[in-house]
Amino acid sequence: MGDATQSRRARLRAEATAEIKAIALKHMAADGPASISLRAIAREMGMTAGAIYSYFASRDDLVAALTADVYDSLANTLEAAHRTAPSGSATDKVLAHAHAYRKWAIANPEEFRLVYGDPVPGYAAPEAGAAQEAEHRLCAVLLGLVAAAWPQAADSQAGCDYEWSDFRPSLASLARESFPDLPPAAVALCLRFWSRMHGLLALEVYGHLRHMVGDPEKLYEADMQDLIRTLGLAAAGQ
Amino acid sequence: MGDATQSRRARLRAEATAEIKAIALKHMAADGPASISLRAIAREMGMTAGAIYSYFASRDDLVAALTADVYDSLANTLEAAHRTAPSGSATDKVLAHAHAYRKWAIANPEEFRLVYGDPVPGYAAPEAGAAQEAEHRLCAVLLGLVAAAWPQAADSQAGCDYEWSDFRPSLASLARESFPDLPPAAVALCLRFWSRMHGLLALEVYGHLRHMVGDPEKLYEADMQDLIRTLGLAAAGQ
DNA sequence: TGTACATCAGTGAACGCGCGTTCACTGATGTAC
DNA sequence: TGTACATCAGTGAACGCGCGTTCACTGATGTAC
Repeated sequence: MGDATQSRRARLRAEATAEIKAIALKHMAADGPASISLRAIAREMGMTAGAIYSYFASRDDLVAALTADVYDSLANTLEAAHRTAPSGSATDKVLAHAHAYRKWAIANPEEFRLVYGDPVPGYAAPEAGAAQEAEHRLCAVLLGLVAAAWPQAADSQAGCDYEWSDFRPSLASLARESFPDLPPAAVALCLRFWSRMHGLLALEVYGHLRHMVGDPEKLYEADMQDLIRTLGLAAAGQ
Repeated sequence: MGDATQSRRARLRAEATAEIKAIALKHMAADGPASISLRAIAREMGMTAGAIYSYFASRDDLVAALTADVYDSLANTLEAAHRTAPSGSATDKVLAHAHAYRKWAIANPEEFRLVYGDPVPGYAAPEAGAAQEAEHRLCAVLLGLVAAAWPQAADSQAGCDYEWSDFRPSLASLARESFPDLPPAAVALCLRFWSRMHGLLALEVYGHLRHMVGDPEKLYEADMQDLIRTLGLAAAGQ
C-alpha cells in the first residue's frame, strides 16, 4: 500500500467509475432507462467502447451498481432528515421526512425513475442484494416515523382493522422487532403515508402536473399539512 | 360501398390493426416501453417486418395510436363509473371512481405504464392530439366528483389558501367554465385526490407493494375510506 | 354471370445503424529489488 | 537512485445481433361493366 502513489491510480479509477455512472443517469433522464448504453457513455467520455469493461463487467453490472447507489443515497437522505429534524416532535419528523423525500426526488428525477419507474429493459435485478437492504432501511425509517406519531395518531385510525397476516413476513417481522408496541394498523398507516408522498412526486417527476399547476411544491406542502391535521398531530409551529 | 364484401377487407384490416396494438402492449408489459418493436410484433403475427407498414406509417405512429387508445379507454371507464354510481351521493361517486380507476389500472398495467410511466425511448409525443383531449376529459370527471362533494367537503379544506393563478390557465378555465361556483381550493383537492389514488396504484403496478402487503386492494380501500371520512362526507352505506 | 381492371396486404431482400461483448495489443503507471 | 518487471487502463478492429425503414414484386380480394 504505497499510499500517495497507488492511491493516484485508485483515485483516477474511482473518478472514472463515478463519471460513467453520472453519464448513465444523465442519459436515462433524457430518454428513459432503455437508453443506458455503454457505447454512448464511452463516446461521451472520449473513450473506446471496450474501455468501459475496465470498470464494469457488463451493462447489467453497471445498472446494478447504479440501482444500489440510488437506493443508498435515498436511504441516507431520509435517515439524515430523521436525525436532523428541527425538534423531536412527530409533526416535525413527518414534515422533515416529507420535505427531504421531495427535495431528493425533484433534484434527482433520474434516480427516482430508476427505482420507482419502468425497469431497464433486459435487466434482471438480483433477488437479494444492496437494493433489498436499502429498501429495508427505508421501511425502518418510515416505521420510526409512524412509531413517533402513533400515540397521537392512533385515534384517527380507529376504524382500520388489520392483522399481522395482512403484511408480508419480512415487513411484519421488521415492524414487530423494531417497535413491539405498534399494532398492525400503524404499519398500514406507514404504507399509506409513503404512497401519499409517492403519488404527488411520481406525477410531478413524470411531468403530469406541469400542465395543471404552477407550483407543485405548494400542493405537496398542503397535502402534508392535511395529513398532519387528519392524523390529529400537533400543528407545525408547536 | 358494396357492403358485406368491402367490409370484409375492412374487418380484417381492423382485426390486424387491433392485434398489432395488443401485441405491442403485451411486449411492453414484459420489458418496459422500450421493447415495442415492429419486427418483434411482425414475427409474433407470422408476418414480414415490412407488412406492418400497411397498418402504421412508422413506429412512432403505432405508439401515438396506442397512447390515444389508452387515454380513451381510461376516460371511458371513469366516465362510465361516474354515470353508473350506485346512488347519486358524493360518497358513492368518489368510491365508484376510485374502484373503477384501480380496477382499470390493475387489469391493464401496461396501459397504466404507458401513460404514467417512462416515455417510449425516441418517441416525441405530439404537442396537441387525442391524448390532450382525453386528459381534458379525465380532469372534467375529477372536477365533477369534487363539485359533487364540495358542499360537504368545503369545511375540511378551510385552511387551504389557493388562487386561480396557482393553476395553469387550461385547468383553471376548465374548472371555472364547468363549475362556476367552485373555489380554487376545490381544484387543489381534485389534484390531491387524483394523486392519492395514483400513489398506491403506481406502487402496486410497479411491484413495490409485492414485498410488503398481501392484499393491496384492502390498503387502497382503507385509504379511500379514510379520505371519505376526513373530507367529512357521509359514510358509504348512507 | 363473366370478364377486365384496380386495390392493397403481404413478401423477401436489402440498406445502414447502434448495440454489447471479445480479444490481442500498447504504453504509461506503479512496484520490488 | 536506477533498473527489471508487473499491472492495468485504454485501443482498435472485429463478431453477430436486432432494429426501423424502403422497395420492387406477387397474388388474392374486391369493383365496374
